[in-house]
Amino acid sequence: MGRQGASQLTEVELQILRILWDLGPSPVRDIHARLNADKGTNYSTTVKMLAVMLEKELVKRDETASPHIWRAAVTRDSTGKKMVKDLVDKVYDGAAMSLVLHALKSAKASPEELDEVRRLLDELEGK
Amino acid sequence: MGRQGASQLTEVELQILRILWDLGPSPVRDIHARLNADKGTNYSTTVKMLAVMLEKELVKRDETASPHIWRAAVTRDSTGKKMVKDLVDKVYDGAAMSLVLHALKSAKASPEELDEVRRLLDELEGK
DNA sequence: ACTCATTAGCGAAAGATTTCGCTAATTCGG
DNA sequence: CCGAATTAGCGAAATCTTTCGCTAATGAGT
Repeated sequence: MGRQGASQLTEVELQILRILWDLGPSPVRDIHARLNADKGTNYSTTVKMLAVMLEKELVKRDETASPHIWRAAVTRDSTGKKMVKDLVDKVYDGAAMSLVLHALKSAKASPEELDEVRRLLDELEGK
Repeated sequence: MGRQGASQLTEVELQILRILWDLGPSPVRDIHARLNADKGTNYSTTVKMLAVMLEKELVKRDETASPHIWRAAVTRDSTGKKMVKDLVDKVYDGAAMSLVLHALKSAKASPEELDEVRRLLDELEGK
């Protein structure tokens, strides 16, 4: 028995992507240093997760370099966009506004950022 | 080997919560009808998932009624809020604004909703 | 009370994710 | 070039999630 497909990013996959978005292209050693700091896992685990993610094309590897250099194959932005869409669909039944309100309320936004939202709002209202 | 704690809502858990948020308090039969329509799983599966979720206190059960009546123990709003916070933390490193912008852009918002966002914005800017 | 249908639940199996032990290959310092 | 350290990787195990078979309990109709 068990499960079938569906699949999003898993917990560790997202953690690793975050590290790569943050560090930029890096060797396993550096990625592992961060992951290990976060959760105390083994070096082999990091290597394995990267292999899994390579298979899923979430990361790319430059094997001409030594040690190999790894980089994210998806951007933070596109990933975020996808996850937002998913969240909106799954929790708010497509009503993105509730999410926006939640997010705004919990945000510590600078005036500049708020202005940016306001500008987008103007644009959406066609002013 | 394997995994350790952490845990968010899982896929099916969220599906079931959605159903309960939508239907309101319901017997397994009704919950199952929906879940089965979504993914064609067995009645036993629905019962089991509810049991698991009861254990995690995601749902409540009224066993005085017959058949038992199940209801969500967490609200759509609080769940959404938590997930938004999580998403913001995990993908945007706490910068909620990027998420807000993504969400606004992908939303088909009515003028009323946009106004609501605008009002909240005013409030946040202390006007 | 008896039969049948519905409801409740356990426990094990299947699938998915995460972990690591162990080995091989590569690189580095001498 | 040789031994030690670092890097790469496979394959199996641990854990978590989802699924269901099978049995027991409950309730409805006769």
